[in-house]
Amino acid sequence: MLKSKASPISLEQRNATRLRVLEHIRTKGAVPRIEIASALQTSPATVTAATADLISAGLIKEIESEAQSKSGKRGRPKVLLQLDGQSFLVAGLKIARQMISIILVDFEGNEVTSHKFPLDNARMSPTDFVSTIQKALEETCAKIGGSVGQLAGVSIGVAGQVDASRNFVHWSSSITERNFDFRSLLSNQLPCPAFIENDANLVAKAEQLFGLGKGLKNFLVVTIEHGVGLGIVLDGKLYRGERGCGAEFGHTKVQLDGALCQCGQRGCLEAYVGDYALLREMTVTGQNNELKTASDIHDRAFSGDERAASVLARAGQMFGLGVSNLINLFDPECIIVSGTQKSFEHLCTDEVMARIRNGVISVDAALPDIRVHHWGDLMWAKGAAAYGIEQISILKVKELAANAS
Amino acid sequence: MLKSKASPISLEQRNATRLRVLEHIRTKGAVPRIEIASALQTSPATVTAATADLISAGLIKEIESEAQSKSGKRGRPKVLLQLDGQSFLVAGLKIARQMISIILVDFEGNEVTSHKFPLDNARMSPTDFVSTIQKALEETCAKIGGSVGQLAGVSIGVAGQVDASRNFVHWSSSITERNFDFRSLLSNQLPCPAFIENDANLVAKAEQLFGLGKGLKNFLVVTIEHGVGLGIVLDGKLYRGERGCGAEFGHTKVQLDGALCQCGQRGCLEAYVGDYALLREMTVTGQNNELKTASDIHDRAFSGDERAASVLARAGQMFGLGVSNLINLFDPECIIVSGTQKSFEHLCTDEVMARIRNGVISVDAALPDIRVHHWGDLMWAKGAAAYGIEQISILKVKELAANAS
DNA sequence: GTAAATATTTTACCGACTGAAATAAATATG
DNA sequence: CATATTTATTTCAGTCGGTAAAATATTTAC
Repeated sequence: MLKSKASPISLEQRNATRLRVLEHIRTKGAVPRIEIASALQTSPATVTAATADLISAGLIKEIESEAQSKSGKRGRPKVLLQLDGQSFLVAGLKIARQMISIILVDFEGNEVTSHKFPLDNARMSPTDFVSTIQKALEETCAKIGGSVGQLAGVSIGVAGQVDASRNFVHWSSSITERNFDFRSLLSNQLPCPAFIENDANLVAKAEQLFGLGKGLKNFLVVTIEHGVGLGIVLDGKLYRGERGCGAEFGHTKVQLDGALCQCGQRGCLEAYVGDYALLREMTVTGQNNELKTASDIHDRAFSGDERAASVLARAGQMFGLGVSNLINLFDPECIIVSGTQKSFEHLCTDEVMARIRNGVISVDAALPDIRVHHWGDLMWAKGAAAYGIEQISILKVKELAANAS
Repeated sequence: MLKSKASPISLEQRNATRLRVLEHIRTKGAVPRIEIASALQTSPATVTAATADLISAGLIKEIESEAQSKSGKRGRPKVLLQLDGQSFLVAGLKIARQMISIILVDFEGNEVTSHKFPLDNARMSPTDFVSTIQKALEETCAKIGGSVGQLAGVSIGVAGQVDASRNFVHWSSSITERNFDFRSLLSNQLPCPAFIENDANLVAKAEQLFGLGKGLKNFLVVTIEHGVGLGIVLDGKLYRGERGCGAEFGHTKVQLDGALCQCGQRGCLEAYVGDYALLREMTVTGQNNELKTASDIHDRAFSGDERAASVLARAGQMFGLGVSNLINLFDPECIIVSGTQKSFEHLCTDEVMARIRNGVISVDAALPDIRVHHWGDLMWAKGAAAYGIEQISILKVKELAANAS
C-alpha cells in the first residue's frame, strides 16, 4: 500500500461527494446514475466514480430493472442503484428507566429482530452501563443465532446531555457519573464502533432517514414520552447547540412563575404536558389512585370525565403555545410530532392544531406542515439505529478513501 | 480573455477560500500570512495565492510592521495584512416610520458621514420607495462632496419579511405593495449593487462583523426598538428559516391567551415589552397623556413612581422569560441584546439577568454570555452597512475569479 | 561576515471534478 | 435482419485548487 499524498481537502471533498450520493440513494430508493448526477448537480463521470466506490464497499448495489422493457423507450436502459440492505447489521439501543430496548436493523433500516432487556437499576456506573449493554446485545444477537461480532456498529440513545462527536456524556439519568468519556470503555468492550447520542436527536435522525423528514432540509422533531423533547435539523444536519446538548424544549417557559417542574423551575412546558404533570393535576380531583399513566387519563376523559378532559385540554393548549413558538422562531419546513404511545392523542387534536396555527405570525407563504407520527414502542431504538447507520456509512466511506492509496 | 474551463466546484472552492481569508483578516485586524494559514488550517502557499488576489482586487493591503524590530526575534519579519479601508464606500440605510437613516462607511466599516432624511409617508409604493432612497443617498453623498456614483454598494434595512437572496420583499411596513421583487427597480435606479434585508438580521450582521459577535459562530441578537426582533447566526451564517423571513421573537407567546398584541394575537412577548404595550399599561394609571415613549416611563419610574416601576418590572420579567426560552432552544455561544435608546435599560437589570439565568436548564458548561450593546441611533443603518460590506466582498471575490481567465 | 531562524514565494505534483469522446445497450425503421 | 437513433454509462485527457518541499528573502545571533 503506497502512502497517499492526497491533500486533506481533496479527501474531504471526495468523501462528501460519496456521502451525498449515498444519501441520495437512501432517500430516493432505486435511482439510475444519470438522475443522481442531475439531482446533485454534478457530472455523470463523477457519479460513475462515486458509485463504483460505494459498490466496492458493499454499501449499494445495482439491481435489475424489470420495468425496463415496459418503458418502451429507446436507448441504453437505466441501471438502478439501491442500498445494499444485506451489507451491514446495526444495533440501536434506547436506555430507559426500566429496560433497554434493542433493535437490529440491516443497512436499509429494516428490522431484523428486536429485544427488551429489563433493568434493575435505572442508574448505573459507566462500567456497569457498558457491560449491561453488552449483555443486552448478546441476548439480542442470540435471537437470530448470531453474535455481537457480526455487528457493524452499535448506537446508544440516552436521555440527557451528550456530546455525540466525542462519545462524551455530560449528564444522563441512566448514568451515575457526570462528564464521562465513553470512548475507551466502548472501544475496549465492544467489537465494533459504538456511538452515544441524546435520544431526542436520535428520533430526529430516524425521521430524517426513514420517517416523515425524509429529504427535508429544515425541520423539527418534537418527541413525546414522559416528557417533551426536541430534535432540530437545520440544513440537513442535526443542530446540537454550542454546548452539544439537546434543545430543552420541555423546559421552555410557557407561564411566568407557573407550575412547578421536576427540574425545580416554574412554568416549564413539561410541567403542564408531562405525564407527571397530568397525574398531579388529577390528584386535585381525588382520583389519581387508580391512574398511572397519561393513557389512563385519556381513557377517563373519553368516557366522559370532564375533569380529566379539562386536564388534557389544558395540556394541549400549553403544548400548542410551545409549538407555535417553535415555528415563530425556527420557521421550519415541517414540524413532526413523534410519540410511541397513544397517550399523546390529546396533543394532536384539531383544537391544538388550530391553536398552533393561530399562534404563528402569518406570512403569505403557507404554514409549515405539522405531521404527527405514531411510532411503535421501538421508536427510540429505531432512532438509535438510524444514527448508527449514518455513522457507519461515514466510517465506511472514510475507509474507502484511506484504502484507495 | 480566454474562455475558462474551470469547473464550477473549483471556482466555488476558490471563492470560499478567498472569502475565508478576507473574513479572517476582518475579524483579526492586522495579521501575517503565516497566522492566517495556521488559523484556517491551510498551507502558506494557498494563503500567498489568496492574499495576492485580494490585494490585486484592492480589498486588503500590506502594512509596515513598525513593531517588528522591537520583537527582537530572528527570522524574516512577518508582513502584516489589513483591510484596505479606502477601497470602497458603502451606504447603509434604515427605513423607519418618520425618516431614513443613512450612513456611509469605508470598507472597514468606519463612518465617513451620516444623514437623516425625513419621511412624510411611512408607507410608500415601491417606485416612490426607491426614488426616495435615491434622493436620500444623493443628499448624503453631497455632504462629503461626492456623488452616488462613487458608492460600491447600497444596503437597505426594512422592518418586515424579506427574502434577501432575491431582493424580494414579502411584506414590509414601509411599502404599500406585498410580494414585490425589487431587483430590476433597484438595478435600474441605482448605479451600484443594492441589497434589501430585514432590519433585525442586519443588526446581527453588524454584531458579527464589527460588534460583540466578532468571531463567534453561534449567537443570537435580540434587537429592541419599538418592538422586539431577533437575528440568528448559526455556524457563522445568518439563519433565515424556510420561508426566508426573520424569526418572530416578538410574537412568541409568553402567556396563554394573554395581552392583546398589535398583530391581533394574544400573549405575544411584544404585547408585554413593546413601547405601545408599556404606554397602554400606563393608561390604567391615568397618566399616559404626558407619556410618549418608554423612556418617559423609565424617567417616571426612576423618580419614584411605583406604578411606572411595576410596569417596567413586568416587562422585564416577560423579557427574561423569552430570552431564557431562546437559550433553552438554541443553546447559543452568546446572546447580544442590542438597542439604540436608553429606553431598554429596564430589560437589562440584574433582576432580568437573574431571571434569564434561572430560566435556563443548567448544564455543567457555563451559561452563554449575555451581552448588552448600547448603540447610537445609527445602529440599524450600521447594520445595513455591515451587510453591504459583506455582500460587496462576495461580489468582488466573484469578479476576481471571473477575470482570472 | 556567517550561521540560524523565520516568513514568504516558487515549483512540481496530486487528485477531484469535468467535458467530450467512446462505448454499451436498448428501440425504431425499413 | 441490418442499420440508424436514442439514451446511459464509462473512459480519457485536461483544468484547477491545494499541498509539500525546495528555494528565496530578511531578519537576529554570534
